[in-house]
Amino acid sequence: MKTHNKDKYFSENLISWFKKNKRNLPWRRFVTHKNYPYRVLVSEFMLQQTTVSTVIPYFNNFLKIWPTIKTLSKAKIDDVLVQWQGLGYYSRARNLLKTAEIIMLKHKGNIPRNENELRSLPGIGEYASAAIRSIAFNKKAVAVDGNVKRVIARFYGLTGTLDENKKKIDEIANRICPNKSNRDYTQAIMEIGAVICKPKKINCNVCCISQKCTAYNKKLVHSIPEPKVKVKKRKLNCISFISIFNDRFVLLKKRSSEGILSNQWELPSTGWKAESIKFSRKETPFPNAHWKRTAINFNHSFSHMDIQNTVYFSRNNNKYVARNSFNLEWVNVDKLSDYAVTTMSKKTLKKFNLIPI
DNA sequence: AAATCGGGGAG
DNA sequence: CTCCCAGATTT
Repeated sequence: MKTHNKDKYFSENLISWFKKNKRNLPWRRFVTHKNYPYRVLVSEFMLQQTTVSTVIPYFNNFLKIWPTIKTLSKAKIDDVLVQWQGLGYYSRARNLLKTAEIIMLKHKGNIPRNENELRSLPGIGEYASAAIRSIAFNKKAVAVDGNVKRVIARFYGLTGTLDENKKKIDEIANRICPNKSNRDYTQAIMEIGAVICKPKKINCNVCCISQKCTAYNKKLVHSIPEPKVKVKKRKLNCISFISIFNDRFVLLKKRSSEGILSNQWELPSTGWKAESIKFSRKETPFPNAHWKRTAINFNHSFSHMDIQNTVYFSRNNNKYVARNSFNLEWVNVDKLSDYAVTTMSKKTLKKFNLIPI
């Protein structure tokens, strides 16, 4: 494959920019330590569809509890979910634990450097495999994330959405990937997307490759890429039930092991329904208790649905759970941090002043 | 190819 | 409010 002059300008300027600035770049600063491959592995799971600033506290906390692949491999999934709560995309937590177990069992605790072995691990796809190979092991591997797609689309002037240009972007990304300094190059192209060539507030004035950037020269930086076609969100309704015993215990229910937010704890509820829901005491955990509608009524938004959550409250005199006691548990409010609680229920409990944060 | 899977921060 | 983030997996 013929190397274009523009390609060489792109990779060489990026690497040089990265070397000069890497100490001040956010990702580099938080992940660079000893035990590097493990840290890269964990960070690549956490960073999927999640910004660096969101990840950093979770990452630091996670590494404090499970500093090595070996310690993580012996963890319980419920404990991992507790640490992951609030971060979203919880299958990542399940897959990270499974991956750690497999690496201990089949790879003697060494994180694989081989593409096929990495790809076979749960939760590691095309991007993460390449990111780990290049960043952790300095191998030539082409990691194409959202940043890379945007930077390439602009620099090469690819009009349209990133999805429409997927094939073209992959071709270019492979063509321009340098044969050396791959660890620096992979971080450079992602970092420039994260701090310079951002979706908005683009800093072309300090960009090291703007001179040959097609979007910049054609004044298209704000129209490339075109926004992706958005999916219509489902609107769902939910009534949640706060039951308090002895001013100390709140009734929680563990969600099923299947589907969204699986195995997490939440306030008992009617479930999420498309139709509007009328309060019925028969649906509550205590049909004979005195239920009162609270002022708590808020929207909780997911990427593909909106939940309108209304909250009812009752105080209970005993711990007897009359209905559907399967997976129900009275939890001391001081012990809530031991449970992986859904963000919607945490928001509810916070609005009810049961938990500080 | 399209849907699922979360939540937060920026603007 | 809208958009999008160091994506992977299932349908």
